[in-house]
Formats: sequence, C-alpha cells, structure tokens
Amino acid sequence: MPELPEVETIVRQLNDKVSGKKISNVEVYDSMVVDERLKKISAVKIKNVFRRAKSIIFELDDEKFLLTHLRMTGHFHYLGCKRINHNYKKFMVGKFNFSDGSFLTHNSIRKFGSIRLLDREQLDAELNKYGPEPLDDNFTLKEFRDLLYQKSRSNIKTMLMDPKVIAGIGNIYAQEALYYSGIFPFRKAGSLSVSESSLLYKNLREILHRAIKEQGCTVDNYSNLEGSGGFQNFLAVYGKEKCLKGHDLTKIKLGGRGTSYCGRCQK
DNA sequence: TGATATGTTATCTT
DNA sequence: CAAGATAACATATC
Repeated sequence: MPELPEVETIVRQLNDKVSGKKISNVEVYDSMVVDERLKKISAVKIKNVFRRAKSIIFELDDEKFLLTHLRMTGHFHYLGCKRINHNYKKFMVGKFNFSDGSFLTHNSIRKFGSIRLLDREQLDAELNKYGPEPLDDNFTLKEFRDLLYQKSRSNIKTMLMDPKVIAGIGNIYAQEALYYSGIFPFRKAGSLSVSESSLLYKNLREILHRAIKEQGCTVDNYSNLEGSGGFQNFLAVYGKEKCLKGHDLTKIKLGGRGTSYCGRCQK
C-alpha cells in the first residue's frame, strides 16, 4: 500500500498532470471520505502538489489546501480528454472536474482515507503531528539516534512505523530496512549498537531512494496514476518465502501487522 | 466461512 | 502518569 515512495510517485505524477489546472467543480460521492465543502469549490486553480509523510497536499490559489490521505486503499485516477473504457467509477468517492474537460477521481475501496479542505494554519497543525522526513537533508544520523534513544523501549519495527516518530515508513519498508541491516524486528530501539544504527539509517534511506526511482512497489491493489511501480521486484522479505540467501523466512505478527524476518540473517 | 491485508488513531493496559 | 500495546475502522480476496 502506499508508503513514502509510492506517495512521492503519485505526487510527482499529480504535479505533472494537474498543477496549473483550474478546478471548475467537485463532485462528492461519499462525504465520509471527501469533505462536503468541496462541493462549493469553483474556478480555483491548483498551484502545486506536495507530500508530507504519506499525505498528499494540493495547494490552491485561494490560500486553501486540500489535505488528502490514501490510507490503505485510496487511489487517484486522472483522465485526459481522450479517454477510453476506463472504469474510474468503481469505488469513486470524489471527482474533480477541470476547466479543460479532463478530470481527477479519488477512489477508495475501504474508505479509510480522506480529503479535507483546510487553511494554512490548520494544515500546519496537521502536518506538525508527523515526525521528521527520513529523506530530508536535515534528517541526520544523529537525529535518528536521538529518536532511537527517545523510543528506546519500543520494538524497533514498531518505532519505524510510527508516523509521529518518523514519517512515511510503513510495513513494507520497515521490514526491508531491518532485513538489509540484519536487525531482528523485536529488538528494542535502544539496544542497537552504534554500527547497527548507522547501517539501519543508511539502508532505510537507500531503500526509500531506490523505491522512488522504481516508482514505488505494487502489491495488492496499490497503483500510481500511470499503473504500477517496479520496486516489488526488488523486495527482499515482504511477502516472500525465502530471504535473499535462500533461508526460510519466519512470519509472525508484531503490533498487529504481518512481519517476515530471517532468523539466520537478522539478530 | 473466516483469516488476512495495509495506516492511523482512539482506547485499553502495563 | 506515561509509554507501549492493541482494537477499530470497511471491504475485497483467498
């Protein structure tokens, strides 16, 4: 499902397709997901689309923002003027019509996501709830170690997946980073050695960068605007039976989430 | 049929 | 009290 690299991919594609377009009106099909007030939008231009954690933010030219979260099963579909046989209506909860005749739909199978209309102050308040961006230049090894120390008593995997601690990392990338770093998911954050924390920091960032390059990974029903990403072909443990060295993986639950690890490679 | 899937948060527990 | 663990959310798929 969409984690940081997938959301980043979607944001880049959205920027490419809808930045600068003028929204003529918005159709709301499920007000649990899409803010009813969007119905009142007319003739507003999208200035820019950006990401923070796993949220996608549309900056409008009337000083307002659309804060959207795909959660687990959200999708965007953009259809230009020449559209062919697209079943965009399936699970559609909202539709943005642009002045040039193209449109963007938001589809949500389980309806966990949301699109909210906020002013700058409200947006900042929401975004400040998240921990640092792992790919930000300001996110140094020292800062990562400080977080490990602060959360020293929680499982390392749970900590990596907590958006209030670090933004954007979900079940897939947490498992991958731990495998590549040879760290057992149940380890306490505070128990990592200096070399382990350096390795984890480096691997985490490398994996996220590589996944963005591959336009994210497609497992289950995630897709970006263009279709599928390619990073699923490079996964080491998520959804796998054997690790890269051919050892059998063990699958357990940790914090209510399926977790695969290699008992021989991860200590 | 029921277990499982993911992100986040509200709520329970230690 | 605070930090950590877990249940809940809705629904498709196996």
